[in-house]
Amino acid sequence: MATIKDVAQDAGVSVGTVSNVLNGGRVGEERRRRVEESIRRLGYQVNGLARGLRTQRTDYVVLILPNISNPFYSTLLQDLERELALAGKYPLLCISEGNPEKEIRYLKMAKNNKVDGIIGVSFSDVEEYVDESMAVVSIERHFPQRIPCVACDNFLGGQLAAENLVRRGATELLFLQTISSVESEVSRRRDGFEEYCIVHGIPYSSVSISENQVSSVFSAFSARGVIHNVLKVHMEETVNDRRPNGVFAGADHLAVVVMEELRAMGYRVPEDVQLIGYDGLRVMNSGGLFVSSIYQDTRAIAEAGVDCLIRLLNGEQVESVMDLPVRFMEGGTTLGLRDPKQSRTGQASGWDSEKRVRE
Amino acid sequence: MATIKDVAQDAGVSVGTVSNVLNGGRVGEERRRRVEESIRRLGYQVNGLARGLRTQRTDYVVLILPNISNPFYSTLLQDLERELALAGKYPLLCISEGNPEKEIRYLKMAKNNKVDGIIGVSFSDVEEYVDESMAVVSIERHFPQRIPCVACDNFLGGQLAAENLVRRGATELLFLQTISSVESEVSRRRDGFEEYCIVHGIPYSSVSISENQVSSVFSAFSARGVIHNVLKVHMEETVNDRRPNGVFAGADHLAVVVMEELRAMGYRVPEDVQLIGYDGLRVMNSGGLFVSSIYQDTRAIAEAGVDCLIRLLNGEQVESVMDLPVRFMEGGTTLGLRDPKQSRTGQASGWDSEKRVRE
DNA sequence: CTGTTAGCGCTTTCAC
DNA sequence: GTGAAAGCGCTAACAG
Repeated sequence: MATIKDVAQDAGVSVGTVSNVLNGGRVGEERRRRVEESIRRLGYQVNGLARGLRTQRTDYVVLILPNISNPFYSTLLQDLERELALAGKYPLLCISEGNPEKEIRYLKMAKNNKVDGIIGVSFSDVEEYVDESMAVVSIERHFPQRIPCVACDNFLGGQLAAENLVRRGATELLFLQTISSVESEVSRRRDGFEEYCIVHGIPYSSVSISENQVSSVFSAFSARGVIHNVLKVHMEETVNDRRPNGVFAGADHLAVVVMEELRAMGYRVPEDVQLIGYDGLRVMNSGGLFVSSIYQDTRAIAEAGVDCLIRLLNGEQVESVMDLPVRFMEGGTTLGLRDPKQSRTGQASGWDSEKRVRE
Repeated sequence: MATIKDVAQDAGVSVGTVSNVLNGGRVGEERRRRVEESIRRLGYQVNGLARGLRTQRTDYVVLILPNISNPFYSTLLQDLERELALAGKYPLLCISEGNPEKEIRYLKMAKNNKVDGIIGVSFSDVEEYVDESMAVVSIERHFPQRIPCVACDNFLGGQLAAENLVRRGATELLFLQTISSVESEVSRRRDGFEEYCIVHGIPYSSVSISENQVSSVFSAFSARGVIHNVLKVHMEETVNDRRPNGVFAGADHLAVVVMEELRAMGYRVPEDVQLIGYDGLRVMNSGGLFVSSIYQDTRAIAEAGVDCLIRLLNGEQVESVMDLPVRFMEGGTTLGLRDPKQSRTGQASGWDSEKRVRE
């Protein structure tokens, strides 16, 4: 392959001049033409390794996701890849499976190979492995330090779930989610849900399944047994006939299992029990929704994440973005609104709703 | 960050010696210990850029997939990433969306940045963009040249689909798939299907939907209209009451739409019409199957693909692997076997079946 | 504006 | 075995 030296020779100029035309430096009209001509003739392309060795940066960005079996993450990945490509970056993919060692291996590599930055979903404690100079953006996990976090408004999402169950006729709610050991913004869904219930005086129960009880927090099917037991306890609490008729599952993959289990127990969904999940996933990513759900716009997350990264790379001060919009979407596991006329939030139509103003 | 020079100085040896201990060269016991000690003390890590510039190789591998909305590809990606990690490689992800320019951008980058190799699913005409020295493995697309191809036995898959429909009671078959412009092993599913029908005298129709008629061949929902029309024509052909009672869709995402459309038309699946898809995808990647299907083992594909790549990197001669096993799996859109006793192929149980011997 | 030159950090001869 | 030295291809001073 042709080198910058070959081009310089061919064009009858110095390598410095070639480098200048390559990098937008000041070059005379005449020489610039000659160099460009030589570049074309020789089919010259910059050697990224040599450039990287000199400049201490590459166009690589490490992407850390826990798992992509879950359509939420694979959709997010697809969106992140598109945004990075638009920004001229190349994603190095790390699927951590929640394994800190694998993440650390990537973090070290990122440092050694002068990767420009990292975008990661709730990874291990990055701090000690990343260089100060490396741009880092966290998704769905808020670090106390200088690392910007990007997330949807999870608190609002939790409120919306409760509100929609109630306004569709549910009177006794149950919240269910799996939690991993790392503290993540995701847990705020529960906070929002509970706040709504408390403020409106709705009776509810909350159940958080620890990651220790399931083989993977990203695949609810491994949690089927636990979910079965939880539902059994809560649904058959016939003491005072106050069994839940509205369930909020903290993620769609859980909601699907909850739906199956409820039906297996003889309950009709949504007639007997209404169900709302989280993420707004679609069958095969473009069919109907698996369940009624709080939709998260992965594209908005990806855009905000990459935007943060690019600005960090430009040396700007970057703040967290944690209020990306969410909205309720009807997916067959909820009933119609009881008070459509009174709707102040406009969630009824699903698609057209605006972000609800927090009260 | 510490460099090799720092280590040499600290250990009181030359950089050449440090390099030798790093790369398994011959070094005296005493000096080796000193060097290792210094490496540890200084927390030295090899600079991948400098090493790459010298050796003309990195540990990167470009992965090209058309799309990861389709769970088949996202599962394949997850498996490829795992296998590559095991081989000490890092995947640079390119989601081509069937866009040749995007692929070409990656291919150029791969060459310029001395990426070790490429694993890709039906990409554009690679030939002219890849260096002879670069290892390339193709998945599901057979190139005439030196590029090894990895695929499941698609012909057998087609046969199995036909055989299972027939042995479960279907007497009139319909085949349906979308095809892209690039010739791929995937089209052999049709060949296998038709061969079975011809050999066994089963009446059938085949319909291939060109990519020009749909916005994306990877998302069947964009093909709903076309599928609707195709089914309308074939299912309402009441002339001699020979409407299909067994449908083979060339991919699960198509099969899901076919199922919905059939039901919308008033047919019961599987009672009136049996349906078999292809890929064996599961809801949320670990729940039940979307439809009865011919299962492809993405893990086997990933293992074979990475294995081919590594062997190419070792300078070995590598041949295509196009007979990876497939098997029928029951997923609720087919009836029971009519002749369980006569089963020579053992497909009945789905999970335990062996690869069927081609006749 | 342009050419010259000194490295970036590493591997790899090549003498010793 | 070991050290010295020559680059890999590029950018960024630095003189002119």
